[in-house]
Amino acid sequence: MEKLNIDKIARLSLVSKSVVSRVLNDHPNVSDAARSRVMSTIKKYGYKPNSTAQNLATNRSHVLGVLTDRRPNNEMSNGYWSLFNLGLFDKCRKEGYFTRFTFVDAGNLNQSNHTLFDESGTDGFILHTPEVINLIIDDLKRKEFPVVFKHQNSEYSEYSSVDINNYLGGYLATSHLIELGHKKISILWAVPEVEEARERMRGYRQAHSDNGLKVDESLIITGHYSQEFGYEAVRKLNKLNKQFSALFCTSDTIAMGALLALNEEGVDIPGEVSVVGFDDLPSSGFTFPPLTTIHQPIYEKGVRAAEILINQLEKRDTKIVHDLLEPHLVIRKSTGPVL
Amino acid sequence: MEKLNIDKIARLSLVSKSVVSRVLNDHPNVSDAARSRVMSTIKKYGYKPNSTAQNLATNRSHVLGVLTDRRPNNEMSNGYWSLFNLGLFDKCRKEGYFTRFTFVDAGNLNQSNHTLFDESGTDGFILHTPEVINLIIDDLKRKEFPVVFKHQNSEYSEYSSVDINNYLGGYLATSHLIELGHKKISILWAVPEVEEARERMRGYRQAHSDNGLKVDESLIITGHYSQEFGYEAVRKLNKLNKQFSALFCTSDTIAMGALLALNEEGVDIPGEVSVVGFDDLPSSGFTFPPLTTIHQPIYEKGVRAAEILINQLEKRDTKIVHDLLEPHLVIRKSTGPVL
DNA sequence: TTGTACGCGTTATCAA
DNA sequence: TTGATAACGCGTACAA
Repeated sequence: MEKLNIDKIARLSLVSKSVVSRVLNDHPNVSDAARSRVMSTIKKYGYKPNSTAQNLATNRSHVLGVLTDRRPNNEMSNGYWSLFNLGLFDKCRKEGYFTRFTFVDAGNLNQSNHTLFDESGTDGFILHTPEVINLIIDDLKRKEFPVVFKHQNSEYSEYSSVDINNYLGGYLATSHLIELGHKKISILWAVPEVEEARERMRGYRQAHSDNGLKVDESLIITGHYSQEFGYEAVRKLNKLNKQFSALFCTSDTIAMGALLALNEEGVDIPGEVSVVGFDDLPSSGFTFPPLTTIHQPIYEKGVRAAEILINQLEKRDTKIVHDLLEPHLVIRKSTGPVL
Repeated sequence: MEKLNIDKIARLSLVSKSVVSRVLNDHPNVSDAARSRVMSTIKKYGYKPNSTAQNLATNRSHVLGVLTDRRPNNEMSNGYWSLFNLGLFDKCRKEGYFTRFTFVDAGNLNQSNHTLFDESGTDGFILHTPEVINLIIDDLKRKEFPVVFKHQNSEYSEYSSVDINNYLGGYLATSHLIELGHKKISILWAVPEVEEARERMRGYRQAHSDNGLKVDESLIITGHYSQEFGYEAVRKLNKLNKQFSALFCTSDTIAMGALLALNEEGVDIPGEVSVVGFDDLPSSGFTFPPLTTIHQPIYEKGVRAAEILINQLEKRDTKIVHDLLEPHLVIRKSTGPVL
């Protein structure tokens, strides 16, 4: 099995390699005769151009880099990350791009910035998590690398970004509970350093004030996005003998932990306590009871992030955008009226 | 910001580019003086070699291809896929490799084989799912591409593979239930076409016969790996008025669906029915009740798959292996003695 | 120990 | 419409 290359194909087709290259790249100015000869030998020998050589010659790799921090396994396997990446992959596949992941140890930041991204093997970057941005953004800027943020981040409005309307999500979740008659609504939220979290909180507060309700600050519990936090938070609330008839968990994982703590204590859901989550992970329809939650289009976020970056790379649309996709409420069985 | 390349660095260091190349690749036969001059200009200008050019020159890409079929989003985001990939990524990162995903539409197989993998951009392949193997294996074989299977597959014993001991997993799960006194154990399993599933079933049967029990064939329900199946299967069993005191679900997702159906009907778990799952997904500690299940080292499977392939590529260890990692039982709260 | 020259497989320029 | 020929940036015999 001899190696095929453009020269061999050219010789076998009785043309020069320039012609083969033109045929390969759909260039005009190729005679029909030549084209069909080339096409048939390509087909006959199953020739495919060497993509590495193409990349070198064109200075384009058709690879999108994804830069994300390496969270613990359980945080990266709750479905959110997968869904986003599936959106990325699908869009990339359609457009002829590949995806390359680079992880940053957020705890261990002594990696040289230079080693974080491979300029020659990547056409642009999707910055997955707010934590990594400060690390890397100067380098990327200096090298004029196309970049899309996966989170809203008003500090860097000069870069395109995709997110959902987190404020609206928080507002919808809280309003739903208020409409059901709840007045004592505890919020279990996480990582207030991040704009996403603050926006959800803002929605929570706004829904209260729009309905003439005052937020009970002692019902605000801060933690991180995990089942453990939800579980512990509920136990803490109960230990402190806090009165609440509803729980707004700012992620479905938090809600799962809360649900377990409630169920274990024999609390009737939603009879005694209503619970609303955030994300609408694929498994959230199968918690007990099935979780009322804010659906966010995670997959679509991935698609859109890839789309924006590719549009930029292909010079189809190079203007900066700050997309905020719409979340919506999904009512299942974990919320009900105050009795 | 002018473009840096090996020639410029050479000129600035007052050596030829051969010397720079040798320094870059840790070759011997470079004088200390030259080496330090080169190193300092590299550092000074922040030079990094162009990886595309390196790939072209060495005919190595340091990219592992992962070929997997494109299942529905919810199936690919239950945590299993993420965990496996995290193992892959971590190992690859350590060894200086990247990962490239290629998806196959298992339903829509008219893609030309030739388009499925990019030989020039990939050093070897991990075949993720049994469904894609037949499609592609001839091509890979003909081109002598290094390949590792992510499933045990005795039809292709000429290729290395990684899996868990699925037989043992089925055996452990069933034995646990039998030890608790259960005699009517329903099994909810999926995709019997795949060796993995048949092995788990074999363990289920063997545990019965080792304990002098006969399998009630009417308690064997066949479906697919999903919460929906688990949910429907339980309802079906109840509608048919089947007697069973325990459920062996061959995946945690199936178990979650089963749990919901049981909970909704007010069945006490494990008082009336015990449930054991398979996989030990990160969320399985937070179902209600927390799920007793067979833990399989998914992340480690990813690590090992990458390791085997990289060992082959680096010629460190080229012999064919068929690894079967050990699963083990994790007892939580969804199983208990027969009352 | 160093440097020259060529090869890797493409694309792109420019003359024919 | 075609075909030399020169990049692209690096690795590596081979000669010095």
